[in-house]
Amino acid sequence: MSVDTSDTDGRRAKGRRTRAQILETAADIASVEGLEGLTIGRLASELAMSKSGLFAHFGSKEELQLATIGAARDIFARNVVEPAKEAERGLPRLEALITAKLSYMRAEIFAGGCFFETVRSEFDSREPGPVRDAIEADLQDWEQLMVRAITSAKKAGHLRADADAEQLLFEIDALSGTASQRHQLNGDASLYDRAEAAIRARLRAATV
Amino acid sequence: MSVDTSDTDGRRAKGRRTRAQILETAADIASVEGLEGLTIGRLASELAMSKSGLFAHFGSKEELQLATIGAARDIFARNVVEPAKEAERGLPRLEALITAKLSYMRAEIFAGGCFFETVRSEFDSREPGPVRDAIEADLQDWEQLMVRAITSAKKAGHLRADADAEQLLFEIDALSGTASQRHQLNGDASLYDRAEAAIRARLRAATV
DNA sequence: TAGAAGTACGAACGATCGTGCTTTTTAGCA
DNA sequence: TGCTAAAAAGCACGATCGTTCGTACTTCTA
Repeated sequence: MSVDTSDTDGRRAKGRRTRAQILETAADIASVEGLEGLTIGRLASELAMSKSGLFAHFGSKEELQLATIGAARDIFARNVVEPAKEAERGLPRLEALITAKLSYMRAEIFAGGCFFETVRSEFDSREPGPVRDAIEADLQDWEQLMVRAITSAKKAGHLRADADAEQLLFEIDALSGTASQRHQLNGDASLYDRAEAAIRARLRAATV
Repeated sequence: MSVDTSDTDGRRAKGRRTRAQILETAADIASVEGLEGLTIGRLASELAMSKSGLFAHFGSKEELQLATIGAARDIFARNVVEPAKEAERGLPRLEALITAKLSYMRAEIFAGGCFFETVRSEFDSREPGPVRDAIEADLQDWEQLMVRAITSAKKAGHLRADADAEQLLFEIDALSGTASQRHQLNGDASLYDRAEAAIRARLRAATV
């Protein structure tokens, strides 16, 4: 569960710093080009260091990809999940999660929109393996978080008892995810307003 | 507009046949791996012919990509647009377009789900050029078709006069497109039911 | 302060990419 | 049944990919 890079075995301050710096840039590139388009040569020249020197930090491309996913996960948690935790349980927290994610997308914390939107569509039809598993695990964590928020809102009487949590989640993520994707394609930021309006109307219809 | 391959200059029957055969396989591969993942070597070995022999049909990778898009467009038109044209103008035709697209996705006419869903997410953050332009043009043709159907349904009194056509289109495409994408990721075909239910509810809310 | 371990570099590898150039095979018409 | 042009193959190229190896430089510790 906790992805923490606890292997503090052989690592010095300098190494940890450059490693973190590499992953920050890697997440940005991968949010645009995907985790396969994230090339070691490109990443190295972006950071003005040698391919081999960068490579030594990870030992394989797959390890770099996994570490990048972990770094992106941390950024997502810091910008979306944690701020929303301050809202009260039930509908307020659900709405906080939704607006936090939308403003995180609007702010383009990652260069290519939402990191996980990019890698999700990249791996939807690709070969299985540890990288795909890691992506799916993170996506499922988000879905679980959202389903719990919806269920909590139902129990609190904020949402209708017969509301289908999975269905609601699907619609919310479809609308916000598509807005982010299309915004990358044509630069039209008003799509976030469309997504927000649709989600708001959908939530109103599910309110008691 | 019409993509027809009218350059019948120097071309023999055999050449046209293999070319069509190449493009059929190419569209299938690209629907899974994307238009960059569509590699000439991979395509050649899939068809049991030489790289250079295949390459000669197009002269460049870009030309192959553009031809593949054209072939995919034809398949989409044959399976979605044309069947829906038999429905009456207004709401029936709009609903016919929606169900035709959903069943085209469900049937997995392309190996990787909807070809245009795949290439859209591939080129959302990628470099501009003729290939990206061709994709955008086809996507806009679809959107125009849908907006016209919605507007027609409004004029016929089937949908509320104050319904926002662009907003409605965004929501419909977001829901169906996401269903197709996620189905590729986890194999869950029930997502199409979720999309259909959401779209149906949304249309009901916009009905007079 | 000497030595060990972490950090970074340059060069080179096999593989694969798109793309030319040349040659051989094949199809269709006289 | 030949002749010709199209179709397909063969071969080789430069570039880039991930990866390995040997080697310097730096940082911390005994």
